[in-house]
Amino acid sequence: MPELPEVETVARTLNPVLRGRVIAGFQLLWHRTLERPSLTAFIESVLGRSIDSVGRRGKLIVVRLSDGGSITIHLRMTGELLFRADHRLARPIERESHLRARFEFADDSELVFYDTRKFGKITHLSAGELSEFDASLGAEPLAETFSAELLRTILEGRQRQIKALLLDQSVIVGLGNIYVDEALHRARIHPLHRSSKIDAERSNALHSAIVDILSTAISLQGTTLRDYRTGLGEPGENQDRLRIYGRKATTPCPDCGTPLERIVVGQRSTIYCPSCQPLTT
DNA sequence: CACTGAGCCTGCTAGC
DNA sequence: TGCTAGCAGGCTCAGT
Repeated sequence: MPELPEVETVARTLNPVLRGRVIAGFQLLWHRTLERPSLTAFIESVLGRSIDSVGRRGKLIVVRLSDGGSITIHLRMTGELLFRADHRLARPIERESHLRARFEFADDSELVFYDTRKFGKITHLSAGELSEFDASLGAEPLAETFSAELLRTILEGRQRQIKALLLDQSVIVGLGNIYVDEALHRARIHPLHRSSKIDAERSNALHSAIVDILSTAISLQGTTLRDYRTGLGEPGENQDRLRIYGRKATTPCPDCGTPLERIVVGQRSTIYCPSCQPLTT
């Protein structure tokens, strides 16, 4: 499940290889993968444009085009963006049924989009639409401006379950189920804790945990549990660093040995240690 | 505002 | 062994 570190890695690996390339063709193999505009309008908007840069905002990959417009790609659950230097070379047959879209460049290289579950979305946005979308998103946790004070202010202003709050992309971007569970465990905060009732010490610990965990994951090119690959097809190496995500209930906490518990928070499966992360502090 | 549930999807797996 | 129900989860929308 690509979250901030995975999306960041895809953007970083694609940026140097896509920059300057001219889009010569687009193929859509699953109609719902293109969210907007219509296929004909999309093709008209991107054909002949060259790529200025590949970046990231939240969990969204933003491909900036020479005319000011942008292509955005959301990988959702199983999306994979892969650069291939030569489209004439055969693609792996076993993957073809999951190919949802394809960009072809003027020099015969290509960018393919695989997405088993079909949740991924591609859009074209004008400069205005992009800034509108940008404004609807929350704070970037690895930006200079994301201070411990800012996080404390965010938590104080809401009365929500902390896990649901951290998953809300309009508040803080980039965190998904994996890194939220990891960060809450590191900071020793119960996932159901009311955000406004988290004290300054826990809040500061949460800030450090989020920044550290995301930074480490990026340095290891992301967490590959199953589908995720970088823009060049390499798996990440952060999966070995996960402390509790993916473990079953009753397995011992890696810190204290207490059996872990599983609950559902914000409709997401949640693993935590009832001893390290007590509900009342 | 906070929260819940359905829907979008396919592949894996636990359990019969 | 073979089948099926249930689960996985990012995000949106409708409803309480």
